[in-house]
Amino acid sequence: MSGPSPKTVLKLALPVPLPHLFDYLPPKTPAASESPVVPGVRAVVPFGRRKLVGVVVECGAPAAVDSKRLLRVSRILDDGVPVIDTSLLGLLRWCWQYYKHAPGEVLLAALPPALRKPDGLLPEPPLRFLITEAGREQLAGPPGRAPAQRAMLKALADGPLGEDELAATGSRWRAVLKRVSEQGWVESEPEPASTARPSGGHELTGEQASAVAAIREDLGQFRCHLLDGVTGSGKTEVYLKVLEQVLRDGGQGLVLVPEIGLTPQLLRRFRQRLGLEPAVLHSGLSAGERLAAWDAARTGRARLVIGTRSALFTPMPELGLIVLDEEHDTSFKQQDGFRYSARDVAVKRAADGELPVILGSATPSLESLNNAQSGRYRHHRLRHRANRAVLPAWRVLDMRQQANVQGLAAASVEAIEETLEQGGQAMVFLNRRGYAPVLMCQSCGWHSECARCDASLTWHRSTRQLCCHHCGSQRRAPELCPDCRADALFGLGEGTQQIEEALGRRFPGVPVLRFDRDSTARKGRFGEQVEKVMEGEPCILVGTQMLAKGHHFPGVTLVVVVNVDQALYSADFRALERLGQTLLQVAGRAGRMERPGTVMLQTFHPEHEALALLIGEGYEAYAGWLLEDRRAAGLPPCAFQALLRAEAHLKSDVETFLQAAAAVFPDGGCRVYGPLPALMERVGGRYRMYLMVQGPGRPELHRQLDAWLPLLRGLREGRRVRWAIDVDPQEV
DNA sequence: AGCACGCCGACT
DNA sequence: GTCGGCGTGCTC
Repeated sequence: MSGPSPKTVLKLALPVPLPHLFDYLPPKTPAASESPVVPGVRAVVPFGRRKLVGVVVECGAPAAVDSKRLLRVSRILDDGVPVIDTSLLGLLRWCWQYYKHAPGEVLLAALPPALRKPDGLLPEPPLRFLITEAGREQLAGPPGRAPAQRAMLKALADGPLGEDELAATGSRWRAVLKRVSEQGWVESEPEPASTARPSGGHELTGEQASAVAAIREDLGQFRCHLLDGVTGSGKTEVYLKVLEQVLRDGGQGLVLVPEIGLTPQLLRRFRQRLGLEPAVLHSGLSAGERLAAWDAARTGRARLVIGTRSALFTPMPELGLIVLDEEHDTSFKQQDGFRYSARDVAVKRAADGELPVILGSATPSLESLNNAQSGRYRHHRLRHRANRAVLPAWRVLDMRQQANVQGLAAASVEAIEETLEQGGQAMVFLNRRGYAPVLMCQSCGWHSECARCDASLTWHRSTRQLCCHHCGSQRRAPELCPDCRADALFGLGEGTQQIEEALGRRFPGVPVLRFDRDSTARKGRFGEQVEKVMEGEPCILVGTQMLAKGHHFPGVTLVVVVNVDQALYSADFRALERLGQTLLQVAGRAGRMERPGTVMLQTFHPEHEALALLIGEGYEAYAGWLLEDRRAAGLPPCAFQALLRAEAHLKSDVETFLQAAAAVFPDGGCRVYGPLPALMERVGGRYRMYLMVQGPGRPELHRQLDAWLPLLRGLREGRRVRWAIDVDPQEV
């Protein structure tokens, strides 16, 4: 007899925040006919004292734990049909290795919520119903005593219908359907895949046509195309033309848009132009709707999927193209839990699947521009406006020569007044997204800067400290301006809430509509306000980021941007990149062909190189200049970062842990900085801090992170804090 | 993350 | 005398 053979096991991903897969013995198979277990199937397993749904990732691997500890899989779900195909499984494995996140949480996040529970089942393939010859004869005969049956036959006489459509014929439709089926008047068949019937579309400009041709040439192989097109240049038409080809060739298309970009108008355009019903995936769906859309994509019935970030992980057996619109948008980066960049993973998915990916933007991220410059991406510029829209004119307002009320310059107020008098609408845009407060002098424009780092110091009002987010040095905030001795220091980025009230007082009788998360939280409120603006009556819009992304407001002919300086001197090295993107977006919201608008930028630093470049030479020159700066400073995308984030109720616990973590950081090409306080230092009563790891290349960074992680897990100090790794962080 | 076990305060 | 507070440890 041979010796004890090493146990081969199934390795499962389970929904627990632990960094490994779990080994199980295969299920007892009563019938010999039972198909073997394959990767990607769901299974129920005993785990501690509970039962969990997991996904089989590997079959037949040797056990990593003592065989005495092995338990047996309770049952395989979905009749052994894999819910995640091999290539998607490979992508998800890459994700948990790259982003250092628990495999189970990565994998289970890719499943619709309904399938994360043991009682959730794969939906039955939807049927459609057809009238038979006998049914037609019945319909042709005299009306009998069953009007509901007759109505259903009549509805089906024009062509087959799905369950949803039959449901519209009456509340007792199921019973009626059962009767007519039993009579042999109606039969069913599986719902076939939707087919595209493209129609319409504009004639392409030369730039559009050459982009379309270049991308079409790459169908069937991996290539990343950066579609860099100014507002109104017709990026969507390029997507549609390439999608048309992909669908015609029998492929599936996946379109990812930012959270705010998934509007009914966009869906209507895709539906009309491509002549098919897209499967839509976003966070607002019910569990059932989400499952249905996901399954339609997985089985190939849906040929086109449009969704937000998480739709990236939809199984699509015949995927032929990925489009990611507004690729610079920060909503593509998940900011909690499994912190992935949908943009980067989309490129990885395309590479694995040997298909092209289009990244579209009017203001591409420096990451993508860097990749275009180095030749990794193909760069398609659309510089001509397909719709002949006119961009607003820029005006820089020197705040040092201005009286100002609540941060609004006298000249801005005058311009608003003039706009309203002419029957126009004005927008006050508060640029305050995530920027840290900086101490600034009202009279000379001085701002707090780190002597060692060339970075702005953030002002922590409560502790009256100035803190450098690069080197961690701290010092006491001055009382008077160190340059001009004026008692005119103020926290840039504060007090913008009062602007709404100040405008209300100054312009009584003119509606002041506030757009921000707080004021539009109530369901439908945002839409109501948008409608009000669209009516066209003179009014003033006050708001943040939300105004930059959502709607085009043709009646708005004046935009005043306050707090530009906050980005000019931010501790966040991405602030200038975001500023350029935001300003161009805001400018694109306003004005119309016959009445171009004006964008006024309020600043204490009108001479700042960034503003001159952005306004004078445009985004590409601006971004090129920023990229040079990043290169010189050794910052992303010319360097690679990861954060160790930690939070706890006691600040000392966080600091102690991060210091211990820094102390065990392994040797290599990367350096560790910190501990540093997060820009939002206290959230929900918890102190948040981080360590930053930075190195010249991805391989070094990942080698050192992988060596570091087991040491971190062993730190006793880690038990009093919540911590996580954030690879390629977008903000601190 | 759950869910247990385990050892100290105010209560049916 | 118990019910229950959340510290600590484990889950293939």
